[in-house]
Amino acid sequence: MNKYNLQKLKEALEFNAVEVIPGQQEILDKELEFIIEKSQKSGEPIKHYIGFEISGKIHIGTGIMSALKIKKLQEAGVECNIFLADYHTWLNEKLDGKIETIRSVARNYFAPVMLECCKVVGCDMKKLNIIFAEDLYESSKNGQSFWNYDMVISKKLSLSRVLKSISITGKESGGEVDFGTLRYAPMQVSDCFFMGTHIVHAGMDQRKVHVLMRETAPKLDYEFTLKIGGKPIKPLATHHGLLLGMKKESGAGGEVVLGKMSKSKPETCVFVHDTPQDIEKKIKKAYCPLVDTANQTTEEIEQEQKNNPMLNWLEIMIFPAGRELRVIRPVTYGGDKTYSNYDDLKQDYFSGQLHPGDLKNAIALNLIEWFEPIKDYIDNNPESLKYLE
RNA sequence: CCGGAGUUGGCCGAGCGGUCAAUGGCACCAGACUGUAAAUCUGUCGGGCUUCGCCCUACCCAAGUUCGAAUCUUGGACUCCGGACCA
Repeated sequence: MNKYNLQKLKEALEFNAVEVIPGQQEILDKELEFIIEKSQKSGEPIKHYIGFEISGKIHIGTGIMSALKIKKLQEAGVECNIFLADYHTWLNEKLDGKIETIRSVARNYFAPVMLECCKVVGCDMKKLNIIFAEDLYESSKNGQSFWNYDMVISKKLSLSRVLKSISITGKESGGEVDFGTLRYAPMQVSDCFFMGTHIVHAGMDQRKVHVLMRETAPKLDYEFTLKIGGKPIKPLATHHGLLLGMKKESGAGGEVVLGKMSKSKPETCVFVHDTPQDIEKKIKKAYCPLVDTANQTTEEIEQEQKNNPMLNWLEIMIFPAGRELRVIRPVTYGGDKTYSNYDDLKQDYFSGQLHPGDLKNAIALNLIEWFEPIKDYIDNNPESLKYLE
């Protein structure tokens, strides 16, 4: 009998309600309860997957944020799968554009490093699976190949719906798109149904495709559609939050705007295997304004809070991961102090009790300690970075 | 298929035969200022030097015209944009 923690599962799926089908919490709750019931009755596990393109070095927004979500889902009782999408990567012409290179990086870098990320956040490694697209696409399901699924599913997708969802590939919709790129979204939908995953997971930027998956499910014949315990269902979606980048970008009206982390701009993000020196250096340069409670309105302060990458990381990554933040500073600045939740920290930060400089040092130290095993892995396997430098 | 436009340094973008290693903007890097960062100011900003100067490699690729080409000619590659065809 599979055991599930409904509350944890609901928490883990909260973005589904907010972003994918807003305002329909009851429907989602019903779907979720139905899935749990059928799973328990049939013994078939609820399966999750998160797909990654093998496009470059893994930053904390990818590695840690998705690992935290995986941990939560595992704790709720879900079977989690990491899917390495080499074909999708190939379509997007990442790395040197060669499928052999992409596959090599997937096996020698991406898979082991993602596993290290999951390990440092405390996932149950025995229950975590890695699925390589090259293996998956060679396999068959009930006598049907992946490409059979893809064909059947593509027939159910309209060109305009596919076009709408291509922003996820990193290309701007509206510009010229080659036909191959249009294959991307249909393949993602096929991935979901072919693997038979009931919970699909990605960064929030991919929710359009998740909607596409949900829309497609009822259109498919029983043989191909998503089922649990023999009953057809729509996949549920979940998204991890996006971490703010560390550098200010000039916004339209001159206001402070911070982009999300982007591996194409190394100065905006910390890679999970950065050296301690790199982490210190990057964090030292992060945007982090001193709060002036005397001269700023509450609204302005709230705005700054939203635009502060350091606070953002603490709020959605460091504290939710169950980590404490040790601030080490001279007595003249207040002496050492340890925070175990975001509210306490926020309180001190916005009342001026905690200086940005001290906060940064604490975060840098925290991350360095946290990611040490990942760094060790890279140090012991330097060849894994081949093709990525 | 026919016709037009374009390809410049990390990016955008000037230059249209010598004075161009190539204006300008952005980014990056260094320094000043702040107990962090940001903002602001200064310098740097293809590479190497024996650094008031010199050398090398550079303006999509190849060949050519010139004393001399990023700038002209020819061919090639790629990108964009029109039009035609639609029995």
